[in-house]
Amino acid sequence: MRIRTELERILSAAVDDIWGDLVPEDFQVTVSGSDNLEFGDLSCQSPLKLARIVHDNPRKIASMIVDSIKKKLPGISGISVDGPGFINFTLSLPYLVSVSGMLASGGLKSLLPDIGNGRKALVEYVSSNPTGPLTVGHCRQAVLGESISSLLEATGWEVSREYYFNDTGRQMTLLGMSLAARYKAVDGGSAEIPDGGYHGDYITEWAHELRDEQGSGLSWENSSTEFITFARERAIGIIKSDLSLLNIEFDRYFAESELIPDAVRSTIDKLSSIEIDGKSLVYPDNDEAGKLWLRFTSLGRPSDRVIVRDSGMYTYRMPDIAYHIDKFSRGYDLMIDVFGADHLDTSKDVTAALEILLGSLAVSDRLRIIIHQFVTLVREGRKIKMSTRAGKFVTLRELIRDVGSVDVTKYLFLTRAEAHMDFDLDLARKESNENPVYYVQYAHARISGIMRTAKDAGISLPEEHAALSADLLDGEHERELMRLLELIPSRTAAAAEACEPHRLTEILADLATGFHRFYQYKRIVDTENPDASSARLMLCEACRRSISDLLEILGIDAPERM
RNA sequence: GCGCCCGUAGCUCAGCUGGAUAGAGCAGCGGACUUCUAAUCCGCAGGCCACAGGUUCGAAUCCUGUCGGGCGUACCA
Repeated sequence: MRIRTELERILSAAVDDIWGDLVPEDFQVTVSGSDNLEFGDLSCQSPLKLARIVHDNPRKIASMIVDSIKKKLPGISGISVDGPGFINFTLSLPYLVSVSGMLASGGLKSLLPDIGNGRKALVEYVSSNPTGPLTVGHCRQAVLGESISSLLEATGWEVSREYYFNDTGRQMTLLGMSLAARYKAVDGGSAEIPDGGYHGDYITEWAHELRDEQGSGLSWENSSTEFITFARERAIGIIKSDLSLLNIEFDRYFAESELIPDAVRSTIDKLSSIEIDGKSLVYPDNDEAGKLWLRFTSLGRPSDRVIVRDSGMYTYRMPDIAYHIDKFSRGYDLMIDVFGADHLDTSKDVTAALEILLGSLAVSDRLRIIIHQFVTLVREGRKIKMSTRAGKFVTLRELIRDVGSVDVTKYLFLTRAEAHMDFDLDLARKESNENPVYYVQYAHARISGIMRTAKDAGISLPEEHAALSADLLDGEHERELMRLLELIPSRTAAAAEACEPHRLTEILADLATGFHRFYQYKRIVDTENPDASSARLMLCEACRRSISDLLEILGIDAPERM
């Protein structure tokens, strides 16, 4: 990791020396890992970009830069100018060995940059309202949010995980009414579930439980709060137990009803006091008294929205804005919202309102919204339409049962957030058996086995990797593996900064392939050559720890035996 | 209609934020177990990166348009 920034610094100084003011201040010299071994380990493509700026041949530029570097570069054993004007670097064997040694002894975290540096981050995800069990759609969000949280933690952030839910709106009323209807039916009464109400079987189960606890004396007319509260608590209980299947625990469940009583009111007041082009941001409805609109069009949004209905109830945008104000007031340096694609419009409105209230810089610096696309479920070759209200949906619980493994379920859902995902339930089980996650876990189990064998043979890891002679690891297979290991920290850090945990699955697959190949070609434990065995064991341990550290970030088990 | 996202191997997906011959896994074909776990390894085959233009030394990646698909366009959250 450090070697890249060091090289960038040295190259950048060279560019300054040669061209000086010709090159703009903000020009960045970049060094990245090469795709192909024949181009060295690290590569700099800046000469190609410089060509346009200083109007010269890129190859010549590259050569000029290389020639100007007199000092021997640390950790580098070779520099060349290749292709149209790339500068390629070869990492030295001692450097590679030392990186592997650090991974083996200190694990991945010892080499990850401290990006957060103890700063506080809040990640909000799932945030499904308590109206029933979590569905397949929430699964994607849960996996995404949780792994982003862990990734931030791994790079030095102090992370809080938060689940926000609305428990005061019309949906909760409908849920309570639906429960009341089912409750009435328990004793043979006629039950009409209201329009837009909930039809899931779980409501019927709750009705029986409520009947057992409270007898039959309740009715919607005399105890609506009772029904709503009961349903709310049951729903939250189900959600928490669904999340625990994925080993997810939130630091806080934040209910809308917990917002300080006048938080929403005072946010409206603040918005009302703002005028843009002589017009107040909040304005009353022409026809219906008490109804208020927010002039989102003045904030660059496509249309104005109702924020308070004539009944006096807020529409969902309003508490969301107040909730975010609350988050900002709690002093987080970074706030991440993970939402489904259906929230795109709302979240843009919320952001626009926050920018006018808190300043656009404060918002863009600290708030990051990650929108993931939906999961399309396929069964028997056909797409399944889901509806929580109608009680037609595949739950998270069913999904995990169908797939047959929590680890596989997580792995399957770790894909690029902005891409749509087709999930074929019929293939799930089959894919489960051949899932790449086992390939990675097997590498870990295999190495664990080698460790056991080594222990029995009396061979142990080198005491001090710095003292290890690099010559013991000068084979091409060793080098290939160490090169892969060297790339892990920077790849992981890049995934963290992009908030793209799915990239870790790629790193893991590369690492597992690298190890399996190495294993194929090299006998690790060889009692005839204890020193070389010990050195190779160090490489295995570097792989093992890297795999288990990466899997841990993804919340996936790293088994010692399979 | 308008806004956002997606379209890469038969299937599921990567492609490091413009670079050097487009990558995995599964499925297909052919090889490798007296040796630390064959849930593995090696090889073959498979692609006009939806389509058409543009930007430049250079495009799967950026821009415009077209065609497909998803989501939104609620006084539901």
